[in-house]
Amino acid sequence: MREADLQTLRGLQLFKKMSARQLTRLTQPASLQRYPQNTLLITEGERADFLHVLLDGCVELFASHNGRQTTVDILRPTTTFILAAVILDQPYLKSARTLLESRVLLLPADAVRGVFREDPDFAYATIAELALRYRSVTKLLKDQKLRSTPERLANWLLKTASVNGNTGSVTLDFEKKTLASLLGTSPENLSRALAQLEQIGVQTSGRTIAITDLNGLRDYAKPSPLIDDGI
Amino acid sequence: MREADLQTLRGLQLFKKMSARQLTRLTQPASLQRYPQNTLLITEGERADFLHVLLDGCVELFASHNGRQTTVDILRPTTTFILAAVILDQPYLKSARTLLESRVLLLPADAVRGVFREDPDFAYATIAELALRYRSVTKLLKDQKLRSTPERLANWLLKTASVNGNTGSVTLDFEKKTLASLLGTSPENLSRALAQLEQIGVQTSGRTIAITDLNGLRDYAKPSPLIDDGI
DNA sequence: CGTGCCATTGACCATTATCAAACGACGTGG
DNA sequence: CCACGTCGTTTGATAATGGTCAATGGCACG
Repeated sequence: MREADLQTLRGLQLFKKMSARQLTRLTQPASLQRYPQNTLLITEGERADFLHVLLDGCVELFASHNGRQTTVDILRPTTTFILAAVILDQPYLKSARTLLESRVLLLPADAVRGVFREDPDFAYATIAELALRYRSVTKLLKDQKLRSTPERLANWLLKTASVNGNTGSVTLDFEKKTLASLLGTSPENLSRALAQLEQIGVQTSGRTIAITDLNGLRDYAKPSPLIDDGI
Repeated sequence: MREADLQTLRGLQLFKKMSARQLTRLTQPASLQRYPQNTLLITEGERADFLHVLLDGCVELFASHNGRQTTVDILRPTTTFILAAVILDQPYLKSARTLLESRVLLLPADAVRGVFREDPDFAYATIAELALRYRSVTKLLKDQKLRSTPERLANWLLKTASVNGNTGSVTLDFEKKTLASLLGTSPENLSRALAQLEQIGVQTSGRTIAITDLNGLRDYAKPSPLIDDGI
């Protein structure tokens, strides 16, 4: 494992206070993988063998049932994923695939469970991490149940533009149908929602979406710290 | 605090392995409250001052936004609620009200945070609790995004009938509009969904819903351990 | 025996999904 | 370098689903 990746790992709240010895216990049996775009990393229902850490690229979490499929989240570096399944030693509830070429660190699940039984700091960090994620999913559920499709889109645009430094435009690095699925709608409907937002200054051209009237969009979207994170 | 209530508390995974001393540290400053039906216990957005424990009765967790309102969960004894907000010392994401006369134990948030910094067993129990809850919300989100209203209703009936001992009938002890909101639909639509399920042997009469063809209902609902807990 | 609230039903409207077709970008192979 | 095919996106038409409004019925409570 490269020194730079170790530093990246250290940058995560989850590993920040862990002793060097314990961290080695995790990383020594870990394997660093490089996956091409569109690679299935995890299949829901299977046993959780590894805690995954996304170091580079982009990963989609999705779920399938009865012929339907929906995107639950789109992950960016650096973040762990499927922590809960690893902790409980239970089947994944979500599948994962790369949306871009990605580098992923695989930490064996039993090592993770072993370490946090011995390292209280890691246990507390885990608590904070899980609590944050719990709140994030709760927010996704509220977003889904309390907003219409165009509203979800508008808020997603605000959040994404803000993460990307508020240049006033968002450029997708994955397909629109994935965004549609994340928003809980169909690709056709996403097109229509984008067309609808043109009235308030959202201009779409291919994968680039320009926000010409941020305040207008905000008025429409009505973002809330109780639903959206990181506005 | 009554001895019986202490025993009830001990019955929860969260408090099972806690030392008597630490438990006292939690329960000594706690207050036991009795609330009539339809009492607002918590308002979303407010600071989390207490970890709540539902000892008796029934509590609805709901969220509001922009004139809309939705039920997120309906709780039964014995369970804690809003653990994540307490741990992170952040605002509640959900409001809570009693649906029946209820008894609720209020554990001061700072005491909870204090105890788990000193009691590793409590920390581990918290991890397990949060991981389980995280998975539960994830399941709610999947339910919402991957199923139609009648499907959600059918699965809710299966789960509820199973919890109630599989007598083949479910009797609501709260209003149908609350169930509608939990399922993410309107009261009118719930009526129609129930009417639709009559074709597969679901007979509604007031607040009692009889399941005459369990296998037929299961065929229709297609429950999955990756979406529904406790089938 | 009213009064009020919940549940149901019907009619209507809005939203969203689905199907089909056309368009456009992109890459391959002639 | 262009023709062609593929695939994602868009657009239009249509259907299904769900929401809203209004009216009615039923039930509990005063």
